Amino acid sequence: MRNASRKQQEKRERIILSAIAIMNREGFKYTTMEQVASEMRMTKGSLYYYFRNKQDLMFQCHELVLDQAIEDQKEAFKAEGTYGDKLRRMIHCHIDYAVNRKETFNMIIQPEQAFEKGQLPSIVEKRDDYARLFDRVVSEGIGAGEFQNSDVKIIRMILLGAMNWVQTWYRKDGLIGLDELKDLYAEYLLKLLK
Amino acid sequence: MRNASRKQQEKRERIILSAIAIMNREGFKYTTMEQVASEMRMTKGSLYYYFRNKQDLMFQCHELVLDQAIEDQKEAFKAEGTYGDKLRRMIHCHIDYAVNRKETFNMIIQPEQAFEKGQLPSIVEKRDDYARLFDRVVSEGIGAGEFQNSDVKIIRMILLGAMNWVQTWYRKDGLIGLDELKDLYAEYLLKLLK
DNA sequence: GAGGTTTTTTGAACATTGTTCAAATTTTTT
DNA sequence: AAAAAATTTGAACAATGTTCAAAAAACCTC
Repeated sequence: MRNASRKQQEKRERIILSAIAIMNREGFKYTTMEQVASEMRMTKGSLYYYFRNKQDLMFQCHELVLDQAIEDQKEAFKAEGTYGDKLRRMIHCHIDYAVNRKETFNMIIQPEQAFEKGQLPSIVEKRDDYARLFDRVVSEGIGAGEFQNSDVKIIRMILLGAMNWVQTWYRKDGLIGLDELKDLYAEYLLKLLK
Repeated sequence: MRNASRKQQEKRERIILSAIAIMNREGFKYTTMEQVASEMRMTKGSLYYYFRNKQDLMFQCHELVLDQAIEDQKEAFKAEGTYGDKLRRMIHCHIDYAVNRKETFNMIIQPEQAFEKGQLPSIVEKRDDYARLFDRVVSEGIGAGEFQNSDVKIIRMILLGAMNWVQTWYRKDGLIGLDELKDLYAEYLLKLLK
C-alpha cells in the first residue's frame, strides 16, 4: 500500500519531467496530452489516472520548476555580501529561469491562461512564497540602511515584472548576451532602491 | 465595388468591437467563435468570410486597441512639461490600458500564445511602433540632459515589463487604488533614469 | 502458487471548438 | 428582370481534452 503509492508517485514524477521537456521543446500551447502519453509509451486515457486534467498536469510541471527556483534563490540570498550583492544575484537567478525554462516558469506570468479558476489559489500561494524572497532582501536591505525606504510590495512587483518580461524579447542569437543583459538589469534595477 | 468593400469593412469593424467586448467580459481564453457569431446574430461559419481564422480576429482586436493606445501615448508625449512629466504621463496611460483593457491589450505580453507563428511579425511591428514612443521620450530626455545616460532599449524593456505586470496582480477591490499605484510606479520608475 | 483484491491501462465513445466548403440566399449591378 | 457578385448558411470534418466500463497487470493473502 505504502509501496504502491510510492510507485505511483514515482511514475507521476516521470510524467511531469517528460512533460516539462516536451513543453520546453514544443511550447506550452502546442503540447498535447497525446504527445505526453506517447512519450511515456502509454495512452492519453491513462494520464487521467495520474492527473485530473491537462491543467493539473501543467500546474504540477510549473510547481516543480518553481520549487527549484525557490531553492536556488535561497542560495543566492544566503551567500555572502551586501544586500545589494544578494539582490544582484537573485536578479541574475530569476532572469536565468525566465529565459532558460521559459515555458514552465512562464506560467507564472499569466496563470489565468494556463490554469483553471479553481486551481489559481494554489498557484498564487507558491508564487507568493517565491515573491516573499524578494520582499525579504528588499526590506532587510532597507532595515540595514543600505536601501532607501520604499514600498516593498511595489518594488517587488516592478522587479518581477521587469525580469519576467525579458523572456518575451530575449533571443539567444540576438545582439546582446545573456550575461551582459543580467548585469545591466541588475545595475538599473538597483537604482530603484537608491 | 468600393461601396461593397466599405460595407464589408464596416461589418468587420462591428465584429471586432463586439469581440473586444466579449473578450473583456469573458476573458481571452473563454471567448469562442460561436459566442462572437451569436452576439452578431450570425453563424460562426460566416465569421470566416471576414476573418481567416480565430487568431486573425483576435489579432485585429488587439491591433485596434493598440492603435488607440498609440494615439493616447502621443498625446501624453506632446503635452507640455519636462521629459520627466511626459514619461510620467505615459506611464499612467500605459498602466491604464494594461489594467482596463487587460484582455485585449494583454496579448502584447505573450503573443506566441495568442497568435500563430505566421502572424507574429505583423504584431511585433506594431508593438515596436508603440515601444518606440518610450524610446523617444527616454532618448530625448537624455539628450536634453534631464535623464542620465542609459541603454535606451534596456530601459524601455524594464519599463514595459514592470508596467505590464501590474495587470497580473492588480484588483480593483484590492488595498491600493489605481491612481495611487500609478503615482508610485511613476515615482520609482523615474529613478531608473536618475 | 491459486484465488482474490487492488492498481493500472486500455480503447472506444463523447464534448467542445475551430475550420472548410458547396450550395442557398441576398444584394448589387446592368 | 436577368445576371453577377457578395454574403450566409448548415452540415461535415479535424483536433483535442475528457470520461468510463471493461480488460489487464500487479500485488497480497493464505
